[in-house]
Amino acid sequence: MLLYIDENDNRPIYQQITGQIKEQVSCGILQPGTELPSVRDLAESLGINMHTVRSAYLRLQDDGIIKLRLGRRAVIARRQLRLHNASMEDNIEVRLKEIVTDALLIGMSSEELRRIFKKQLERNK
Amino acid sequence: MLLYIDENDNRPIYQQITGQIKEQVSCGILQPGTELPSVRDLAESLGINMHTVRSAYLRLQDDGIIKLRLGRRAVIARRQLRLHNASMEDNIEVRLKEIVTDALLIGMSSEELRRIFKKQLERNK
Amino acid sequence: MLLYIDENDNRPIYQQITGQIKEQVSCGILQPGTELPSVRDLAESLGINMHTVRSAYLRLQDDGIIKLRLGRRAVIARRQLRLHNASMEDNIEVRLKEIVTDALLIGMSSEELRRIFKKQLERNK
Amino acid sequence: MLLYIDENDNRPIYQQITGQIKEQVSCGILQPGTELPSVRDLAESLGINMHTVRSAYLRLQDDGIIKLRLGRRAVIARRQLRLHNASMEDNIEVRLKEIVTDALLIGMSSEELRRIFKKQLERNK
DNA sequence: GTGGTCTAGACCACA
DNA sequence: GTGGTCTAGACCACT
Repeated sequence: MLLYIDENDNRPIYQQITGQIKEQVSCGILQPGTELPSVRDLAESLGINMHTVRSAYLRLQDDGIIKLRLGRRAVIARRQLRLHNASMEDNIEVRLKEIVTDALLIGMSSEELRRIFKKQLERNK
Repeated sequence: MLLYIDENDNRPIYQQITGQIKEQVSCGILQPGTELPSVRDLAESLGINMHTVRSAYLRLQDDGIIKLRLGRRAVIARRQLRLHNASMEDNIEVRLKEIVTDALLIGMSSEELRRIFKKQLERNK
Repeated sequence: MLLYIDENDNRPIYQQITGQIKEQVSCGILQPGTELPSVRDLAESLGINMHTVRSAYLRLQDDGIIKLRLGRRAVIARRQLRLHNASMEDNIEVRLKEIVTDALLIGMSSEELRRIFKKQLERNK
Repeated sequence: MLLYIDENDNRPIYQQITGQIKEQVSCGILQPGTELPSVRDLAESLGINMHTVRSAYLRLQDDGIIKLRLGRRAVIARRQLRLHNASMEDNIEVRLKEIVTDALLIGMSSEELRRIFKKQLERNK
C-alpha cells in the first residue's frame, strides 16, 4: 500500500488519500477484497491524525469504493458498475470545462493538453 | 454579460463566477478592454453578497485575467501568453488525473469521456 | 426548529438528530429551502459538541436531505424523488423483518403491531 | 440449522446471527429444546471469529431465547410470553417510525411499504 | 486491535 | 458568522 502526502498539493489531506486510493482501484492495483491499512496504522505511517484518515475512508465508503465494518479492516468493495446519472455526468463535464479553460488561459496548447489527457486515460485499465 | 449561480454546482460561488468569466475570455466572448459590471451591480443581479463578487474579481486580477483600478470598473486585461511553468503543468495534470479516475469509477466509458473532453476543447479558441 | 436529545435512547446522538430532521421533512414541517440552525448554534442549544451536529448534517447531506455549502447555512434540499433501487428496498425489508420478529418475540400481538405501523404511516404526509 | 453472513448487510455480524435465529424461533422452524451448533463449529462454518458467535449466543441468552450451560450445547428455551412493558413498546415504535420515514424519503410508496410489512407479519407465527 | 462516537479546540476558506 | 479541515485524546462496540 503506497500512499504519500504532498505538502505542495493544495488539496486537503483526506482528498489526496481518497484520490490515490481511487486511482489505484481504477487501474487495478487494488483489487476487490483487498484490505486497507487500519486508520491508526495509516495515520501513523503518514504522520497525520487518525481522524483525517478516517475522514478519507468515510468518503470512499460513500462513493462505494470501500466497505467499512465495525471491528474489521476496511476492504475494497467489489466493483458494482453504478450507472452514472445525469448529475454525475454534469459534474464531470463542469470540472473538465474548468480545467480546459484554465489550461488554455495559461498558454498551454491544445496539443499539449490533449497529450496529457490521453496519457491519463491510458493509465487507467 | 451573462452570469448565473447554479445551486446544484457544489463549487464555491466565487469560483462559479471566475470560471464563467475565464470561460468567456477564453472563447473570445469577452475581449480585452471590455468593462465588467460593478461589484455592487453584479452582486445585486446575482442575489449574492458584495464580498463574494469582490473576492472573485480579486482572484481574476491575481490570475492576470482582469485589471482593477480604484474608482474604475474592472476591465478584461490584454491577453498575455504567460509561459506556463512546470508547476502549473503539474497542477493541470493532477486535476485531470482526478477527473479521469472519477469518471471511470462511476462507470463512464472512455469514449464518452473522450467525447466530453473534445467538446470542451473545441468550444475554446 | 424543535429538536431534542433523549438520554434513554440507545442510538448515537447524531442519529437522533438525523432521525428527527428526516421525520420533519417527511411530514412537511420542514420545507425545501428552509435554513437549519448553524452547527454551533444547534450544538449549544442541545448541549452537545459542534462536531456531533456536523456529523449529523454530513449524513443528511449524503442522503440528499439537505444541502451544505461553505459559508452558508445548511438548507433543506428540494425533494428529488430519488428512485429507490433494489438494495435500498432490501435494506428496508431487512430492518422491517427484524423489528417484526422482535415485537412478536416479546409477546406483542399482530394487531398491536399493525396498529403502531398504521399510526406511523398515517403520520407522514 | 441454516445460517449465513450477508456481506452487504451493514449490521454487525453478531446481529445477523441473532436476527436469523430469532426469526427461525419466531416462525417455528426452531422449536424449544432444539440444540444449536457449538460456538466453534458455527464460527468455522461461517468463517468468522469464535468470539463473535459467543457474543451472539450471550445476547440470545439475555433475551431469553436460548439457554447456555457450561459444557453443554446451547438449546432453544421454552417460549415464555414475557409481558412487554411500555419501554419495550416505545422501542419498537421508535424503530418503526425511523424505518417508515426512511422508506418514504427514498420514494417508496405507502402501498409498497404496507405490502412489505404485511409480508413480514404473515411470515411469522 | 479495529472501526464508531463524542468532546475540545484551533485555524482556514467562504459569504 | 458559517461550514471545512485537522489535531488530540477518550471511551465504546465489535471481531
